[in-house]
Amino acid sequence: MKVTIYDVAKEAKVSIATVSKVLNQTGRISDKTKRKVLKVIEELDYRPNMMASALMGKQTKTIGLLIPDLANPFFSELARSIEDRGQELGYNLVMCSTDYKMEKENKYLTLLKQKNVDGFILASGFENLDKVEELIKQDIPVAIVARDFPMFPVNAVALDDFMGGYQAASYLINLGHKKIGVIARNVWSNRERLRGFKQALKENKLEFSTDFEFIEGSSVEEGKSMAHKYLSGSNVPSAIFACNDLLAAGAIQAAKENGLNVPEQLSVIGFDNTIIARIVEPPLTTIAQPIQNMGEQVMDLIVSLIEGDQKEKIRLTLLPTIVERGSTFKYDNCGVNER
Amino acid sequence: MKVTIYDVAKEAKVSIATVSKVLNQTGRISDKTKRKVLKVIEELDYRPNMMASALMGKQTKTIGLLIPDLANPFFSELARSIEDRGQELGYNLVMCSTDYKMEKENKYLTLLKQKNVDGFILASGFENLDKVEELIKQDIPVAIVARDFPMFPVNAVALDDFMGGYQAASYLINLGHKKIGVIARNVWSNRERLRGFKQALKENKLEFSTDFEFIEGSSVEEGKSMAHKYLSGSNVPSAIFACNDLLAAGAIQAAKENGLNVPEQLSVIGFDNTIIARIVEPPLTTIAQPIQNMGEQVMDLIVSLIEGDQKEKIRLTLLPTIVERGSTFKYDNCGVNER
DNA sequence: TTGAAAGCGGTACCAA
DNA sequence: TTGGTACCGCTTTCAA
Repeated sequence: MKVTIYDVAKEAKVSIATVSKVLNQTGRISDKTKRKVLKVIEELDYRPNMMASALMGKQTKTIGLLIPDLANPFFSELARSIEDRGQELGYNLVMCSTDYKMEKENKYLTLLKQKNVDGFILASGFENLDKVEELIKQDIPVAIVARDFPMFPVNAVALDDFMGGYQAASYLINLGHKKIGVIARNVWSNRERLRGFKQALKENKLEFSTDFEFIEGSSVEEGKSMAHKYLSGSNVPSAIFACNDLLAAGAIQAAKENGLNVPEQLSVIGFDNTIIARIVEPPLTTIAQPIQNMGEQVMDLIVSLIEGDQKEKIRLTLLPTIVERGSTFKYDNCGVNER
Repeated sequence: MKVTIYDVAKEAKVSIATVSKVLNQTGRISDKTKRKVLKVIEELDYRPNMMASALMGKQTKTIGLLIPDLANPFFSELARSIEDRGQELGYNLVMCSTDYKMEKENKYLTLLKQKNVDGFILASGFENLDKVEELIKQDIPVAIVARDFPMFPVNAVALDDFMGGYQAASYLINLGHKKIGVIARNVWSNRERLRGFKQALKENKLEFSTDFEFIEGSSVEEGKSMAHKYLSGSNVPSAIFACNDLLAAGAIQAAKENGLNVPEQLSVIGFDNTIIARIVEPPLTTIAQPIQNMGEQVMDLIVSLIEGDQKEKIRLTLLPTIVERGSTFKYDNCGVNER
């Protein structure tokens, strides 16, 4: 049988109240009994049952992490960084992939509430404002990561996606590109990146591709087929901005299938700077999200919400940085880029 | 305040015992009261507190997943497949990256025991026999995945790593390769793959590279530097077998840095068949683990352990399959592969 | 400084 | 068919 606080109390010849006090360092206990109790705890290898103390209103030291897809490198790297910080602070994570589906989000949310998680970290893709509002009303700590809700008072660690899109466009424009295709899906972060992208275009009096349309998923395959669309269009771009590294990898594959050299004949720029960016050939120039930092910050944020009495909402917006690798190239229309 | 079983009982004018019974479908309740209670539950949006019922010996519907590194594509894909099956069966996962460190494994193990998880799934890399034994003794359900303990009676879903190594070697030998370098780290699965590899070599009267040594990590960088070692050695191999896709990606990069064409001048074969294999250039020929199936099976296994009365240990060994892509090539020493 | 006892939110046995 | 109640393992007053 598992050893309980009663076993310890009996063995140490004190009451369970006393044991509880030395455990939680509350109340005043004489050094002598304290030592005695500690010794028995050691001997019996006693571990307090967290369910029981949670029932009495203590924390479960468990946080729910809702993420679109754990198998996506960006999210798995983010999850890992959140987990690392959590482990430093003594928290475990229940991870749930939502596949961007509202039903799954809702299901996990109610389920984890029943399990008394101390709070939720919601990663990008969460479009479920109502539920977030509900959580806040119910006084359950929530923090958003890699996603912003500008019009909504909620704690968040966000990336400046607008800036990221702007940087990508500016970089390509500086290289001389004038026709740039964009691959994006219809989620908030991508829309922001697109907005930033268009802003840079506008400032340079360039036109946005008429071939553009949102894609459905964010897999390599989707990226490839959208890139094919651009490359077979009437107005072939000299560069492509893909809203994540996976899509960029697809774009590179499409270029190859079309017999185009990357970067000489087609520049490709990605977003996220996951492991994918270092592995594709040529290595991907990409807009880097500070994944480690985001994970750390959001964990710190949620913990301060859980443990502290902090009342004002905090919104942290981190800036992307461009990482230059081999998938982008200077464009000029006199020879080098000839097809 | 959260609504409890008492609120429901009061509102429905019955006892909490009755409410509990309709909730758990135990005992016999008249249709009339059942409907009444159900209605109140609905109205109040009552959700039973799982901590409380866990205290009474019910399950927490939560399983601990210990995995070396969630940011590694193989493990994140595996975790995702486990999670998917878990969600179908009504279980959540607490995921913990152990970095192959025993201290972390132990820490997570005791922590999650305190949190009353219903069982543990331990993924590859877990070298901690004692602790596993302890879990079994304590009658805590455990299942191993992607890792075998041949000499140890424990429920497991394993891959036949020996066979995988054997397949890799056979495939390359069939292509005509005689000098093959191996990149592996000193963990069980890799040792098994190596053993299978050597077996095939032996059957073909070929010699194992004298340059071989285990590497420390399993990152792209490690793969690259080990490959460099081979390529700058006195007895340069015509093919490399890397014990995972990440290492294989590194080997491909090393080849390029040495001005070698993959696959014409150097064949590379990987292991796992993660997303990495589809993204590198050339796409990677690799020994595929049936990741989806492994995840599903191990979740089914642990759940049958938790819910069933199954007493005999089960060991499921799945077979790897080779996936041919573009990173391997026929070897003959008359021209094509000239350097 | 210590301990008795009242919960926390359920489950399940036993009576009614 | 229902309800009273002991109990799960711990926290937290309140008295002693």
